[in-house]
This record gives sequence, structure tokens and C-alpha cells, in this order.
Amino acid sequence: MLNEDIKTVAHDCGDCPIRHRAVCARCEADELERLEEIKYYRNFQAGQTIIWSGDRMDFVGSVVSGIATLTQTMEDGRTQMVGLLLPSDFVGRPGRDGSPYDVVATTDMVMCCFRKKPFEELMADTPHIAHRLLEMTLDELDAAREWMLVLGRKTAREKIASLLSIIARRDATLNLQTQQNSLVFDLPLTREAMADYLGLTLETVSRQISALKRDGVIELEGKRHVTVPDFSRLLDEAGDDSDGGMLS
Amino acid sequence: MLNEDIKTVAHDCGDCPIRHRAVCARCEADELERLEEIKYYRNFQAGQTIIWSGDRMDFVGSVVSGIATLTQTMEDGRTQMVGLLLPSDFVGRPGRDGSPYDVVATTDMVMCCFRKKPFEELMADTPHIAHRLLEMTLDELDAAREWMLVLGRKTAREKIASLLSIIARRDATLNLQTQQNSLVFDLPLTREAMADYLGLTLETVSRQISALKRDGVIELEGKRHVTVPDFSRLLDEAGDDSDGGMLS
DNA sequence: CGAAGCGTTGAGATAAGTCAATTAGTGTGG
DNA sequence: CCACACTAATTGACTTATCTCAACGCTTCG
Repeated sequence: MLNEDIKTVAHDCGDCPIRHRAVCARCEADELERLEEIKYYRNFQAGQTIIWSGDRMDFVGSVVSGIATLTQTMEDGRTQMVGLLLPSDFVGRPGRDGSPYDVVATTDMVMCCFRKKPFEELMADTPHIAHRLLEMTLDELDAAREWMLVLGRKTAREKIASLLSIIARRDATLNLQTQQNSLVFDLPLTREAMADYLGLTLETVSRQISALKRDGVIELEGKRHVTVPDFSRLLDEAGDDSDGGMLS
Repeated sequence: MLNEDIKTVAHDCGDCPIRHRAVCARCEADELERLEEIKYYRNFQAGQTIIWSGDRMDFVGSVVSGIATLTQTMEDGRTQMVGLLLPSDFVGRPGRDGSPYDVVATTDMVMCCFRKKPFEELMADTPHIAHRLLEMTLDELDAAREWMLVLGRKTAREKIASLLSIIARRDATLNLQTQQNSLVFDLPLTREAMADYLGLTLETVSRQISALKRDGVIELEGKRHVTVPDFSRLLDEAGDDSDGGMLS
């Protein structure tokens, strides 16, 4: 335990691809050691539900790779996606037993999990974790509020453009493959999932994507592969001001 | 209407009406002392803008009395309310210069402000403040996400019912005046502000309120004074499951 | 009184939803 | 290898909830 205790599948925090962005980003070496003691990895398959709304959770954790969604569902089946979890995002809420949302893997995923109780104790001891978690939570709150504007006030076309620009922006920061001005990425969501994110029907999503394609705002290859020839044009369609600082 | 005219002479934290709910709720006596050194009170009039979106903020603080709204506005004027600030709620974001939202007082307000720089230093020292702020931020995030469901998936009638039940619930916890099963409160928002909260037009808000009144879900005296004869009926109209635990 | 702010109500327009048919891609098994 | 089933996505025709535009009523206030 003192030495390099290499677990079967376990990665070393030093090599972790999300080391600098996740909840552990600010940890010192000794704090990382304590985290390593309570961490374990879990794999999920695309489509698998990670946490059911209302269920007791005995862990919290970080998304290492893959994508998950947070959704809320009404009794009659209407569902609203309330968050998209990308690599480095945090799952779970210290200090509360259950999740108010379903958490579902939309792609194959790897999560770095921490047993909840020890994690909470660790949080009380080490300000770096709590501080980073506060920072991340404030960011998520801002994102949620920005999404409220999308849901409450934007047209279907603007909603689609907003979603595409968010995905494009994320992909650009993760994969760093901007060629000139044009962006290329794969949609990680089905039309139905997009509809649930945007508060639309899947038919409307499909129609608006076709319209954006027809108008040359995007190019489609197959159903999922998207090229954005002019990102500022897309932002324009989203109703956001100028380029949002991304091309700077 | 008010029996006690709250003149905000309460400059001592010990007497503070929000002492047990605000960001300072968990503070020990010595921490409170340090807070008192950097705090000051500010009054705002109904309608006054407290912070403009994008402006530099040199303070953070707590709502002591009154109500404020957080709103986002698009270039063409469409606006979406993204939060409602009630007594004990926290304003501002440590670690960031500007607010992404307009913060506007909808009633006369008193705020307990802290100079931002010293507050941030204090936060680094005293885990109780940071911990409480994390807790409050997580609550706000949950509330924002619940609101995303309202904005994305509920009908106009359900939206109105949702808003009324939130206001009713808040009023019940603040004023503790539940008479049997029926709740009475005043709407703190104009029809237009409600529309901005709900992603509707003010005409639709007006029509749906009239409809709920016609159907006996609510009773109206004047434009603002609301009686809810049967709270579970209201929750039913909101599309939420049963009583949400409030009458327990 | 007249103006201004807030709210209600009506009539018609429209964006998005619903229902339904069709296509395309993918995997399965005889 | 071809039918078959199955899912994701597209597209069309029609319906509808909500918006838009407009008129009007009620208070408040100078």
C-alpha cells in the first residue's frame, strides 16, 4: 500500500487523462494518495443506467471517458435532460443519499468512483477538494442557467444551433483539432436525446437539422458526422453574441 | 399588512433574521466576528438594478429581506429569468469578477454585503463558510435543473401551477401560517415577470391564471392576493407527484 | 382630468406538436 | 446471401397550444 500498489485495472492518478480538470485537480500528492485508497474504476456500457432517480447512492465519482446524461421524467413519460456529463465532470452529491435524476451512459463509459462516506470525510479534511468541487458546481450552475434561456426563450432552430455549438466547442477543447475556421465532430446523441435536451420533439429536431443543412450552416455525412464550415455563422443562428471568445 | 415594520436596525449578526439559513449559518463566534468586520448593509428600492450583467462586482452578499431576480437577456430583448433570490440567498460568485446575469430588486430589499476580496480570503481560511456555500450552490443547482423540466416540458397551465406551488411552499416555510390545508400568499411578481420566469408571454400567463381561478384551483383577491384551497390539487395541476413532502 | 402602469380578454397567425408513411442502416438467422 | 426484423431518422399532412396584435378596464398619481 505504501509502494506503487498497482491494481489490476486501476490507473495511476499521475497518468489520468482528467487529472487536471476533475474534482481532484487541485490535490497535493498526499491528498491524492488518500484518494487513491478509496477509489475504484467502473465501466458502463452505452445505454446502461448508472443511477436511478431516487435510488440510494453509495459512491460519487468522475467521468473518465464517455458521455452520460442527467434526465428527469414526469409520470406520464415526458422527459427533460438536465445535464450532459463529459469527461472530468463530477457525479453525485456529497451530503445527500439519492440522486434526483436518472444518470444514463449514452456511450461506453469509464468512471473513477469514490466510496461516498470516506470521500465526505476526506472533503472535510482537505480544503482543496471542497474548493474545487465548489468551483465546478458554480460552473455547472451557470451552465444550467444558460440552458434555461435556451429552453425558455429560443426557437427550435436556435435551440439546435445552440446545442451544436456547445458540442462543437467542447470537442474543440478536448480534441484540439480545429482546421482553420471549420469544425468537425460526431453527434454523441440520438435525435430523441437531442429533443429531450432541447424540450422539442424528435421530428422537430430532425426538421431543423435538415433546414440548417439546406441553408449551408452545417454539412452532414451520415446521420451523426457534422461539419461546421463557419462557426460564427452557427453562433449567429444560436442567437448568441458573436463568437463567445472561442476563436480567440 | 406587516405587523412589524422591519427597519433593518439588525446590524448585529446575533439578531439577524437569516442567521441560520444564510452563507454564515455554520459560522462559529470567531468566524462571525471576522465577517462582521467586512460586512455592510445596503438598501435597494423596488425596480432598482443591483448588478448589471457583465459588470464588475466588488462585493458578494446575502439577501436579508425582499426579493430579487436573476435575468438573462438576448440582444433582441427576449429575457429569461434564471433565478429568484429570497431572504438568505447568496448573491455573487467568489472567484469571478462579473455576474453573467442582471440582478434586479423586485421589492424593496436589504442586503448584507461583504467586500469580495476579504471574503475570498476568509473563505480560504474558514471551511465553514466554503462548506455552507457549496451546500447552498448544490441546492441552487438542483432548483435550476428542476426548473429546466418546467421550461422544457410543461404546458402553460402546468408552468403557472408550478410557479404558484413554489411560491406557496416558500411562503409557508418563511411565514409558517398554514391554516389547515389552505395557503394564502401574495404574488411577488408582475405578470410580465412571471412570464419571463416561465418562458411564456404575459398574455398567456394572464389567461392561465384566469383559467385556474375559473376552475377553482386558486382564488384571487385583487391581482396579487392568492388563496389555494387545496394544495395537493395545485400540485396535481403542476404535474408533480403528490404533495412533495411539504404537508408532512 | 389625463397619463401611465398593470392586467384582462378577444381574434387571428404561426411555430411546434401529432400522427403516419417511408427510407436507410444494421444485425440475425434460415 | 437474402429475407426479416428492428431501430434511427426523415418527411408530409394536419392539429393545436401559444404567440401576436389590439382593444379595453382598473388604479394610481401628478
